[in-house]
Amino acid sequence: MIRLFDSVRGEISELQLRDAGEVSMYVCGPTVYDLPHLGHGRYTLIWDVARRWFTFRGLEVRFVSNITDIDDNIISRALRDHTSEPVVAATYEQKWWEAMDLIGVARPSQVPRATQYVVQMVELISSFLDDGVGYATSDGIYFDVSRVSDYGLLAGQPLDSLRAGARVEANDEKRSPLDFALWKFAKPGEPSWPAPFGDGRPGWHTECVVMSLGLLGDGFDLHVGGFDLKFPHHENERAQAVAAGHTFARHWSHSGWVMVGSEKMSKSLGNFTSLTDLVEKTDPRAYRLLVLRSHYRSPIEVTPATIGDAQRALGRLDTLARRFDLSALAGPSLEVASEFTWGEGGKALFEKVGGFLDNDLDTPSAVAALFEAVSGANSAADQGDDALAQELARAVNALFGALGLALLSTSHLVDETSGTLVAERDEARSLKNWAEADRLRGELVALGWVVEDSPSGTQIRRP
RNA sequence: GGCGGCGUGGCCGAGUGGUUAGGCAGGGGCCUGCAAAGCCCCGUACUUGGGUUCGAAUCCCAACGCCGCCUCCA
Repeated sequence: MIRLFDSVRGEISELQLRDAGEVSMYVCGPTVYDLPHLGHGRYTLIWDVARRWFTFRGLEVRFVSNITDIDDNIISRALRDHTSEPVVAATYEQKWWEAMDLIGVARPSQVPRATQYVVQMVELISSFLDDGVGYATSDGIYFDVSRVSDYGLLAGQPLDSLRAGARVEANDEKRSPLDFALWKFAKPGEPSWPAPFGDGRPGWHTECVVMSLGLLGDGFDLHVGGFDLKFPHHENERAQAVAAGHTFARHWSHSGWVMVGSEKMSKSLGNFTSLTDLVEKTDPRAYRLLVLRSHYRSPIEVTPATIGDAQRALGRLDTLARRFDLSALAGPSLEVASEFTWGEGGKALFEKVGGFLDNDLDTPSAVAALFEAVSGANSAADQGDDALAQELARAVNALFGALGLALLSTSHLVDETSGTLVAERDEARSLKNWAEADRLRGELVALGWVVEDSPSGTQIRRP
């Protein structure tokens, strides 16, 4: 049984699946007009972890995440860069996938692009116009939120209280400030699609509802995204689904943001660090570990200090991988628990960690338990209990793999010069010529190696 | 103004009323020729003020500070 915080109920509740053994989830993807930043990195990592865990648990996961390849931001970016919208979208979509690959986020099962669903969007909007739920203004077609009785469900407050606080918008043709654009009429030079109610382009909220329902169907299991999408984006998606007579997501969940100092990282504040920049400077796995060590609904701060902390903690895991010669798990492919042979100690760890993860994706507790098991494995090995040590180490490796974190035991390629120095040092040590041994160690360190003695002699690796 | 969240040891970060979270950094020890790695031990934290309770970081009330959503936003 998997439990997850539900944003509508406001409490942790059991994930009631539409079809037994199968999870259908939709993650609002990026609008591709700029490089992905740490905030994008965080939500993609979190939902990647959730997906991997569900899969590891033996569930069949249909994971749909869209690409918004037409919207106002893309249009202004194309203008700024003196190029076309399709070029902007293609360029930054590629950057997106490059970043996802670097941080080890598995590709979605399906990736719908908004421009491929315009026909269905036009149909939906037409039906809204027929029903009077949609209405035209001089610049587009809008959705009348008052027509959905429980509008405000995601916001957690009723329509009138939202309206009271709503800021005034420029467009006074709207019946309510909360009404949102289903369709924007094309201005000269803007990309547009034909529609009986006037050529133009779809609104963001309409894109997502059409793609999620179109691919996953009525009453799909789980709709997720960052907290800031809860309202109005998700509210408006749902409003359209309900108005069109569909059952929408059974469960909603939202992830916390990345903080910069005491502010939320966001495009509009301009205080973002690109994901590409981060992973160029540090091991991308450190970011995943940092994300795993805090709860997905809490804000996190990504600073040189916190990322360095994670980097060193990661070092401890890689040391385990070296000591036990573990081969890296986790990659583009997803792991399944039933394919492992756990052993008694490993099985106990799996159950403990699984208990945490099944309970609202409690990765901090899971990671803590895994680090305890790292000590357990090392300790067992120090005391000569190799069987237990191996079992624990393998289980740790498998479970981190299940969370998408690959432990690396890579013995870096040793060049001839360094190899000779190692051999000479071992020779010197066997002759108890400590001065010479230390001198040779110094040379290796100068070449950038970390030098460690082991029962089988000098071991070198890159830091 | 409405709604929601947060305030934990040097730092990060979990904590479901009572027993060690975990990591990083630091100190001591074991091991080691010396190191490194590993193992063991250590700091004894919970914004403030009340209250409930045999007992509260954990529940209630208040205060202070901080953040988010209500507008494009992951």
